Amino acid sequence: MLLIKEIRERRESIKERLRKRAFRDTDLIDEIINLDDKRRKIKAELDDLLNKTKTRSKEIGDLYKSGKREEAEQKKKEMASLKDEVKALEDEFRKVELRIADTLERIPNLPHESVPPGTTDADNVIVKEGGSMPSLPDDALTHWDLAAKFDLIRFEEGTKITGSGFPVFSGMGARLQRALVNFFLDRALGAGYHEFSPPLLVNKDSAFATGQLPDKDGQMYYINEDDLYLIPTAEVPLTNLYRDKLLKEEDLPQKLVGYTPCFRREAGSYGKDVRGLNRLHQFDKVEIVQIVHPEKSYDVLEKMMAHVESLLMELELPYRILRLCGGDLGFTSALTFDFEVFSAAQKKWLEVSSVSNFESFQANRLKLRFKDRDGKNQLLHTLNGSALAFPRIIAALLENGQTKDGIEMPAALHPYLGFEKIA
RNA sequence: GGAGGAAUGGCGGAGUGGUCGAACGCACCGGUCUUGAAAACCGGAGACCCUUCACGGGGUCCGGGGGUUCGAAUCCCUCUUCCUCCGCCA
Repeated sequence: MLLIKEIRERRESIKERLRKRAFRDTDLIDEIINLDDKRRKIKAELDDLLNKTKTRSKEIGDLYKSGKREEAEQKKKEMASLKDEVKALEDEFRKVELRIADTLERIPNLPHESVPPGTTDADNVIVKEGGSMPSLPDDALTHWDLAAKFDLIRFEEGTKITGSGFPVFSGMGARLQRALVNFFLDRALGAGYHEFSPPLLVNKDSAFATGQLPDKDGQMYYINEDDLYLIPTAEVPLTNLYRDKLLKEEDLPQKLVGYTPCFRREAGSYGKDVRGLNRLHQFDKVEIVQIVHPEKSYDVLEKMMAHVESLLMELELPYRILRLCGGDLGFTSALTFDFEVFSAAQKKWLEVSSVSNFESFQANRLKLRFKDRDGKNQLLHTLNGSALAFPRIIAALLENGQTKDGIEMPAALHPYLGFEKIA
């Protein structure tokens, strides 16, 4: 959430930056300022009234003490109308505040200056490519064919017991998944992250604080009976560990990692893009989160990217890194880099990680601050990244590693798998 | 699910109708002492909002919401969470 103070101070430049991310309702900025003017005016009147009632009641107390009952009774009568006025103003004040909050919540984060212009993923900018492309024969199998051939993933049975987008991993497929959990977590621990195993359901406050609500309402699975949401990413519970916290500067940075399943309704996605493991309702992911000093967040973003990149190199997958354009940026993000791997039989780039700096946008909602050297409370910066999301990694590993006599696994996974080849 | 108890500042913890933004301790900041540090001593210091160029002034906040009262951290209702006991289940 943006700060009203900044909106007031930089009205036009904020509108300009919002346009860069293809946000059309820039009128909301003017609306907020108007409402805030109104709020301040009411606040001044209200404070004045409250001040009066406070003084009066002290006077009444004093009168009683000095035995002047008559005068006290008289003053009490006068208070009645004051109280009505206070009540009316308070109602008005609350209404304006609610409208401000409502409007403010719908405004996305401001894009960082390095965010390229553009409206769709076609405008994302490739900043780096790495790894080497496998050379597969023309009759190379897609991962869903390989999955069937070696009994690694049972899509139909998942559809039967739950629905489409809920695959069942089987045999070496299940073992591969388990190996990836440990591989990714171990690498994160090696990089100094603290491991958490958080709840998979969160309440409204948590979903709001990281920005899934109100923006992604309808994309999360919702348990009506208990008013809880299934997490779309471990980002939500992990970051919310720090909701309503006041940290000390020496506690920074906080580095967290968690492995969780993720649940996404993916309402509105159909067609060939959702084939096989390409897009699922439930998938596994290891997520890294950092809570950092505001001056350090862009350095940390680079470190997190380097971490993600190192994972892809160890997995020996061809990858590329994209700087997301304004129109493709998530609601809460100031700058995001996507990592894609090439799935060689589908001949497709698949997104496997998204590393973002949210600056103070989430921290503002979380009320996550630290006491700086001057003793002032300042918002922290939050960042996160997938390290990594499993299904598309598995798709690429299967397709790219296929040979005449089985599927070769990268050496880094051998100790975790207990085998070197799927056959 | 039933019965009882509790929720106070960064943390711990007093406070049962006005003199309470709230004792005290820890942590924190400044100073004295010390070669330096620690200890000791002295002093400072909550968050948020409005207003002011500034000094300052005003308001709100004692888990959330509502109520009683001239006046609420304190009394009442309600919700949430935690603790104890009982029941149920893994």
